[in-house]
Amino acid sequence: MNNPAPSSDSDGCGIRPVTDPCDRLREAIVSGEFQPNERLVEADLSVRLGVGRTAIRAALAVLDQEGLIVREPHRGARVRLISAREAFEIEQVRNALERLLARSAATQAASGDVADLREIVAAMHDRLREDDSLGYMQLNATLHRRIWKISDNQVATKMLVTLKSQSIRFQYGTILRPGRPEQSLQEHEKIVAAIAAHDPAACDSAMAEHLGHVLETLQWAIEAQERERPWSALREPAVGGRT
Amino acid sequence: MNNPAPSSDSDGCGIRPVTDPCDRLREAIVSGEFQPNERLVEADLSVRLGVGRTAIRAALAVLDQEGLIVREPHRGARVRLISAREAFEIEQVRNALERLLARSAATQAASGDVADLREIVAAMHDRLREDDSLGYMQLNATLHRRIWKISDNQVATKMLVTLKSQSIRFQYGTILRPGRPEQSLQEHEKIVAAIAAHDPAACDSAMAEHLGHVLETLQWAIEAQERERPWSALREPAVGGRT
DNA sequence: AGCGACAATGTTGTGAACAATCCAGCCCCC
DNA sequence: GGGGGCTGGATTGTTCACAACATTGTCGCT
Repeated sequence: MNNPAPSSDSDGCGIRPVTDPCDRLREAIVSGEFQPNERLVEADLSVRLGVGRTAIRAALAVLDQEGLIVREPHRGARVRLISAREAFEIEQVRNALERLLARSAATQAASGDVADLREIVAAMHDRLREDDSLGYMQLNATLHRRIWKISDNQVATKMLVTLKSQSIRFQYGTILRPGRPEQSLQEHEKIVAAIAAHDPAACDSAMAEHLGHVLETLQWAIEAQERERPWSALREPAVGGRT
Repeated sequence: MNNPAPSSDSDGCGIRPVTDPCDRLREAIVSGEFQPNERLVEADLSVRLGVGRTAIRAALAVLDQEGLIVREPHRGARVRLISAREAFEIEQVRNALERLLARSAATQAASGDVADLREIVAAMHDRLREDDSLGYMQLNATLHRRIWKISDNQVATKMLVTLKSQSIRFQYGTILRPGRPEQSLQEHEKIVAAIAAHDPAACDSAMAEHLGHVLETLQWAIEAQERERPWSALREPAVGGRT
């Protein structure tokens, strides 16, 4: 019907084409627009996104499958709070899958692929020199995604995308560790070199080393967070949308 | 209590469908009750399962996320045909995840866990002696699931369950290779021994060797299938529900 | 005052009706 | 005879209203 409800797009975004409400909800969750454990009432989301409750319901089903929210039978949906333990599990799985893809990438990379990777690494150098941590993180993600694309394993790639969206909240802290970005960049260079040399074993070990350090850094970040707010694990926000 | 739903179970099935229609549909798909590429008409499924179309629609959304079916915008859902190439991708991912879990299992196994594993292996011996291939396959799956449970990584385990349901159609051929079951059993014994010895590295390599052979066998099975029916890749069944 | 039953409220789950869309067959015109 | 447009049936997408369920606040009883 007359979907352009006058108040629906009041939150700043202009003439967005009718994107999937599922994507919009996912974006809102991973960007932290909803607090962990916050209730997601279907009717509220319906008016907020300007779509029917059915679409919201379908989107919630997808997000539930992806592990971003939990749905209890007659009690609605809440954004899922990823525990530190689960973050470790996710990182371990990511570790295993990225190693697999790194091996495949090493065997399948074309010359153009290697050129792209080197370009990204060069850009990471620049970001690091300018102390642009956010830009560095983005390029980091770009580099990994580019490797995924080279490996050309769609099943694993899709899983990694899903995992990433789940653990995004923990990823932010890992860049804050002193000296970590420099070390990270060297590890990435090593990975790219192994891909350029078409050496799967070296690429595997390089990626393993890199992600092992990421795992350590993740643990450091979690411990730092717990040290700062030791009560956070006990707090049950329940920041219900009631205004 | 006896809620007034007089017309809902009119199709004579005395057993109330207490199970989730999503699970029933999944079961029907992985068990081969629906042909690949067969259209899944919502209304038909609705009467077949005795639930409303809304529930069917939700179930299809989940199954779509799991990759068991594909849904095109206004053209309905069909059971997804897994290509040989995708079966390889799935097997590679399974390989990576099972190795991860094998390592974890080696470090975390309690004595009771090891006893269970040895019991399963002994039962596999029996099935093999009796030429009970089906029973052997089931115990094979049981053994792997038991290892998953020991490793206690719920994220990876859930992924493996999903992958298994996707590639089940290809798993059947792998047992037919001559001499394969005997070799498989030895590999499993090696894995269990490594878990009992709490040796993650040995467990990793044993699982890698095992799954490498599984991958080879899968390739052999696919080639045999293609040799037998070289047209199967071209055939577009389209076994539409139109009676 | 403490506690259990009970109604009030809000939210999800479900089924039916309606609109939008696609597909196949058919007809008309060239 | 062949191709383009059209119409009818079938199927999906969406909305709506209502029932089922959980939570919460209230009232009466001990």
